[in-house]
This record gives sequence, structure tokens and C-alpha cells, in this order.
Amino acid sequence: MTPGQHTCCDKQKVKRGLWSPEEDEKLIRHISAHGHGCWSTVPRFAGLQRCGKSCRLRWINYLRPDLKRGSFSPEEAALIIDLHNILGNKWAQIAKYLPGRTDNEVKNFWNSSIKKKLMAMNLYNSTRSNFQGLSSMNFNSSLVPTAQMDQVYIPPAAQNNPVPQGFDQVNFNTNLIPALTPFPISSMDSSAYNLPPPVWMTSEYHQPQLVDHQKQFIKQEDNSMFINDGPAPQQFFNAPPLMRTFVDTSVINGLPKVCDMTNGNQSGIYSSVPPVLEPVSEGFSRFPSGLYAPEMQAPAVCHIQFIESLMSAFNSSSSHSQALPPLPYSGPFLLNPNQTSGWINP
DNA sequence: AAAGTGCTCAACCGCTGGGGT
DNA sequence: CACCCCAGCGGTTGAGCACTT
Repeated sequence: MTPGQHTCCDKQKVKRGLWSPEEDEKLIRHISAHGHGCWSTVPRFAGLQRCGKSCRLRWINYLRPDLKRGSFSPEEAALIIDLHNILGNKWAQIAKYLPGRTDNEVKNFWNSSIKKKLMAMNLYNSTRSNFQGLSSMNFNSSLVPTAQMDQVYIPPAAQNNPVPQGFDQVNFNTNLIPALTPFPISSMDSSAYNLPPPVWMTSEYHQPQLVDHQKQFIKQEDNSMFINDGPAPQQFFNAPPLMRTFVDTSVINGLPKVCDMTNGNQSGIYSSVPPVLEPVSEGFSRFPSGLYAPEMQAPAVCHIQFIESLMSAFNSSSSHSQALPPLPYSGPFLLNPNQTSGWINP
């Protein structure tokens, strides 16, 4: 193949390498006016000496108007770590849960920052491409036999059964476990973001049960739960506190093991004893009054502070980063005042 | 100031799977 | 069924930048 040719479009002379502002402008103007349609025709109609594949990549990774820019927040880092635990290197899948971020961005961030830090902390097993300790998450490890998303998260299209209309009763005494709730149940409508609804399952993993995001879990006096029609979905993109709630209560349910992973003071972040936390029975700051998130046993403070420490480590070593403000903890867990905290102030 | 080093990230490459014929 | 086209994905590369010596 001669220089200037792509394998995907070797009939054309195409430019390669970095995009010039003029090329960007042409692409933006074309897509804004006509949409991208078939990518292979975009260069011709946009007047670009690029192949369609390159145009697509440029648009998706750089020019799209809904891209968020700038460094990753601790919440995003936490989310990436959690999702990577479940999904492995499924960057596109992971990126779907990070509005405004691309798979390329997430992948770069993982490879350039998170992975190295975790490896330095002996928290990352490169042969498994995953965290050590994942299998010891709070819930039965058989629920996540591998890092295959399909095992725990079933897109609606793949469901043989429709969303059960009569799914109005959920008894939390049956050990329902959130396999992956990408957003706070009470405030997210997955359909609004083109996301499949989360799958919940019992600890024995039989038939996954779907939860309608537009409904809310209402705690009853006998500790059972029912689902009530929820409010209109909130705009997620401007609501980082919701992500915090998600981080604190959903995926993180199983991830205090991040703390466990650091026992023995491997990271220098903790002393030997992680803080013991207790679920708060009422008055969650992030849940509307009367709502209750299931299985809130995880010391999410531990996890969040771990992530913040991790991010802090990023910041101190990254030439491009800027100092992040401290994150005030506002999740649904409280430290047990009777337990001595094992934290070391970073 | 210059050279060396490390890091980031945009872009490329090769592959896969889906849809159409 | 085979073939082709295309979109999309994950792995990899390398230019450019910042920092260190």
C-alpha cells in the first residue's frame, strides 16, 4: 500500500494524520447541515481528502458537540474502575455510562492513568485484566463469573420476555442484588438516554428481573419494598450529585472490597483497619424522603475516599492536571462513631 | 539552554458482526 | 450460503508536549 492510502479506501488519495482546523470546519459544517448519513460518502460531500472512517472517528472522538472536555472527575474515575471491574476492556460499553466521554477517551484514561496507578498499588492483575478481589465482592461471585457484561446486564433487545408490567412488588428480603444500576433508580429514565434498563437478580441468579427506571422503590414498614411511579426523569448531564449517589449506592454496593484490596496498607492510603460503616435507616441525603436503596451495606465512604486518593495521586503526578476541590461526602452512609477510623489523612 | 525522558491522546489499524444482495 | 459493504470496536502507534537532568 502506498503512502496516503487507507486499507479501507485504497481507491482514493486520502490525507492522514492530524486534522487541520479547516478540515474540522468542513466536517462540522457538513454534518451539521446534512447529518453524517453513510460515512463513506461524507468526505466527498464535505470536500475532504479523508476516508470515511477517519471522518467518523474525528467526529465521534473530537468534534461531536456533546463531548465533555477536560480531565476526568473522581466520580468518573470511580465509575470507570467499577465498570471495568464488571465489563473488562469494553470501552464503548463503559463510555455509555459516562455522558460526554468517548470510548477512546476512557481507554486512554485507563491505560495512561488508572491502570498504572492500580498496578503500582498491586491492585491490578494484568493477566486477568481486572482487579484482584473482584470475586470477593459482597454479592455471590457466581453472579459475575467473568468480566462478561452479558452475564449480568441484558439489553432489552436480547430479552425474550418483555418488561413485566406487573412488576410492582419487590421484596428485599429475597436478597435482590443490583447487578448494575447505571443511574439512581429514583431519578433516571434509561430510555431517555438510550440505555437498557438495569437487570436485577437474586443471589442465585435465575431469571433476571427488570426494573423500570421510571419507578421508585418505596420502603414499607415491614421492610418490603414496592415500586411507585417516579417523577419525570431528571436531566443527568448537569447533575453530578446523582452520579455520586449512583457511585455510593449502586455499583459500589459490592466495591468496598477496594478497601479490602488495600488492607495491609498496600497503598499507603489506609491504615490496617478500614472504617466500619452502617447503613443509615432514614434521612438519606440523596434519596427523597421515604425512598430506600436496597442492600446498603457497603462502606461507600471508603470507596469514594479511595478513589479520591487515587485521583489525588493522579494529580500530583500528572503534568496536565489541575488540583481538584475536595469532595464533600454526601452519600447515604455514615461512619459508625463507635468504630475507630482507619483512615490516614492524605 | 539543550538533551533526554515520560506522558497524553488523537489517529490509525485490523478485526468483527450485521445487513443487504 | 457466499460475498460485499459498512459501522463499530479494541489494540496500538507516534507526534507533540511537559518535565527533568
